[in-house]
Amino acid sequence: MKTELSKGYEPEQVEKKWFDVWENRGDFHADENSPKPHYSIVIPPPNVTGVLHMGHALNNTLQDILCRWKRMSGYEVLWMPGTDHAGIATQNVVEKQLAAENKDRHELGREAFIDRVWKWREESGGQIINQLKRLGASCDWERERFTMDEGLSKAVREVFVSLYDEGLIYRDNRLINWCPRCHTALSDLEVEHDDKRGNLWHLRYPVQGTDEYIIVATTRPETMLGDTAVAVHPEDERYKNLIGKSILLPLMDREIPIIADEYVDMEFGSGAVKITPAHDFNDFEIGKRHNLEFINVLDESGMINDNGGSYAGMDRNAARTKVVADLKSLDMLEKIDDYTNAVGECYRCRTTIEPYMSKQWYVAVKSLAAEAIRAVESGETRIVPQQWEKTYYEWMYNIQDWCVSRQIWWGHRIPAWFCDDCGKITVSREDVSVCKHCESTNLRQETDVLDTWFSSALWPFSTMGWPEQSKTLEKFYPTSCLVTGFDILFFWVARMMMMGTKFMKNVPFKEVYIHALVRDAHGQKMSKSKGNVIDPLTIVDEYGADAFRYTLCAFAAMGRDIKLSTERIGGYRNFVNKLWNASRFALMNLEDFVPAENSLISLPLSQADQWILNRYAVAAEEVNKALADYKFNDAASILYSFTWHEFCDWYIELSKENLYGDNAPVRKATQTVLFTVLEGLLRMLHPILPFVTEEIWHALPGERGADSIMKMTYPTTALIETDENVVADMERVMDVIRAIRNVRGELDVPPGKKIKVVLDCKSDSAVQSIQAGQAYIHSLARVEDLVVGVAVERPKQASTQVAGEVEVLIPLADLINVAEEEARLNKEIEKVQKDVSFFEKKLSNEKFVANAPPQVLDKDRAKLTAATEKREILQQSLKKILTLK
RNA sequence: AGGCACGUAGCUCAGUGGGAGAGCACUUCCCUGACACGGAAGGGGUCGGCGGUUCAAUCCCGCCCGUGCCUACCA
Repeated sequence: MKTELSKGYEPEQVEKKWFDVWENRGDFHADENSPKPHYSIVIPPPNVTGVLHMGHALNNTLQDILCRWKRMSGYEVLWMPGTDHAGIATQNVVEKQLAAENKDRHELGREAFIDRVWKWREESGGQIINQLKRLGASCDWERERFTMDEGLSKAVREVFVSLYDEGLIYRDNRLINWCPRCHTALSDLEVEHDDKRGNLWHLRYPVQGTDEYIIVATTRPETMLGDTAVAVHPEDERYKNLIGKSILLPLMDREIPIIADEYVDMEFGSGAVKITPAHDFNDFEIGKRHNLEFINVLDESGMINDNGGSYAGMDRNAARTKVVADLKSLDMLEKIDDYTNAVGECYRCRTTIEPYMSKQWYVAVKSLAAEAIRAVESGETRIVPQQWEKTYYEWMYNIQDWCVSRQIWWGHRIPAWFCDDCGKITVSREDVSVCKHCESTNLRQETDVLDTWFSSALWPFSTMGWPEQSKTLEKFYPTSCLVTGFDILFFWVARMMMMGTKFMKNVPFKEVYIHALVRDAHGQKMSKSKGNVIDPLTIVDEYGADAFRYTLCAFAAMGRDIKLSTERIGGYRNFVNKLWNASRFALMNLEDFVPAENSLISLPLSQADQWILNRYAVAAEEVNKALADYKFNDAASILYSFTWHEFCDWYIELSKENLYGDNAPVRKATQTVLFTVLEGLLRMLHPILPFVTEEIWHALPGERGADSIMKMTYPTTALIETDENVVADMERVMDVIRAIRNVRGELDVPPGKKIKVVLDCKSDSAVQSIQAGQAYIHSLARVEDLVVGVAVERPKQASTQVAGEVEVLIPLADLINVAEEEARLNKEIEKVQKDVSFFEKKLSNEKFVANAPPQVLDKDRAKLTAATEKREILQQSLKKILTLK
């Protein structure tokens, strides 16, 4: 199909058209039987509940750039897509729907509820997948997976049972993080700490048998209902005599001991601490050390239970208020201070977490972590940027056992059965109805499900068919690269490393590229509550997917934050439009052109042709290097400046001379170069700008057939060897053009006015290079009368500019204002004088001359000479000008 | 409390052991036959502060100030 380019680029239809073509034709499909080397990436599976946000846009754009680049570089590329069932998040969504119908999940019952979640998923889940497609994501969509798929669920069971059989999964009754709203345990990672302004309540606890008080401080006064001791430091002189005595716990009238424990900090507060072993992680440890009673005063919803005496049935917050009020009326409230401390919140619903005693399933991760550490230390997996390795190690070394059970319904149900007769547990890959210990049939399956991140941890191999030994695994595992944000380094990356090394005996990915997080233009995290969320699809609508992708690519290297501003996106929209129009220019001048193989050979290539071919080769080499090093921003800027500042600003302008001239072979040569460079440039840009490049590619002359540009090869090197001298000549001519333009600009010579220019050269070689390019000087600098030579006759009065070995003289007759020329010269002289002084000083430093490498010395000496000469010329010119006044 | 970053032009940020860069914004001129989402020419920075290493430091090292983030059980 052949397309014609409209006057301005219109992304909407172009994007829709090409994505459909690509997808329907199977252009993204990865063939596991391909003989080509493999390149594979698994997508960080977005939550089924998710809608596309900036983080996804960045993450997937970078992956797509890599995949398209590798695909064009001769690899068989698999980009594995899919979504995550997102246990708690998804359950919350459906529970909210139920709430709107005045129902709750318990009314429905487990099975009906799960059916409902599945139904929700069918109808409105996973919309994010279509949103990713609008960005151009070239995933192998035929392979789309879901963490609750049959296959992935099988993998989950296999892993769970294997770990259990090995003793690496166990059950224990401990203090865990409990979300009273989600009614489930959470792992330590799922608790987010946020500094909250609150109070520190100082309570008076009466010492039994005396009229003394011990003052204890707490941020959670309601927990005093479960106090079972007061602890002081063993060396604390203030309290030494009280150790072993007891307290009559106010409100509860319970006698609790005063104990000594080194955990207590004598400096803090009163130096005495109330101990609530069932509701505080520190107190839990102390409780175990001192054999204290563990009194749980909360229920699953965060209400005070029957252990809370008269407070039973109250919400924890109401109980706090009441406890404080009651203590005050008993004169047992010493004082209330303002206090800020970190409060743990549920990462899904923001409810304050309660430490809560309960029996949960754990993964013993020490041995898994050791292997995951080793894999990075050995270099089997490389983390980029490397600074993140330290963070990774730090966490792995201090890792705690992973609480994997959740008391929700949506997720992988733990494959464990409790026997009501012998009390033992049967864990099995297949559902069981008979206890394997006593053969009783009185079995109940565990109602808990697994942490969502348990199945995510298997993603790199479960999506490829494991535990079957699939061809996909054989071809594409380990994956080549994982692209992700640092916010899920522990949640996900670390756990995939543990599970991959454990079950595949091989790392899940060779490289991990960690990118920044996207924030708003002011550096604020985007959030609905702040109202500063920029919707990626709105951006795509307004600026086009390509411009948006280019922006993300150009921003990718920034430290931890990307401050996204719409102005920048607008800038890249302009860039896309520039490319579009440059292509239009080329096409207008290629109407009579037929591309041929090896067409550059034996053509009369002009100075400009050789120059752009040389620049093309440099850009091609550099962009490959940048992408190989994950320097996306470098790749973007290399291509930006090549496209705009070299190809458009210079080559296209220079080419007009040759295209419009009457020299047919030269015109043909220029057409060939224009075509070849543009065609290669489009291939270079395609990974970042897939849509616009595909559209233009199909408008190029020659037979494009049904093939996509993404099936072409990525440029890596020169199209043809160029003559360095000719390239240097072109640069010299360009310097002269710049010098003339500088004079014109500074002296306000009207753009339309043609001028006379004398170029007094220092050498014959300079003369030759300029003569070869004098037509360019005529057209680009608007010169009508050009004199070039060594020691040529100079105009009596002229504006003078120096471009390397060439003195650029513009007769004053053509100029408007002598005073302006004087000002311009003074400015130039001042500039060059700075250079002269700088190098004189440097070169007069004996130590520098003695120690610096010869190349540096030579370079600096040459610069001093050039600067000195330029200064002399300009000063003489200034003198002449002054005589005119 | 520990760890990790960051502090470069008005703004947002790249960058390197050898004379400071980009985009946007700004100034002047131009609707020149691809493009005003454009063209040409300019202005603007003691590269956070103080020391040290070096012939040479914006870059390496130390301290300080400021700003973010992550991890952590101080009631």
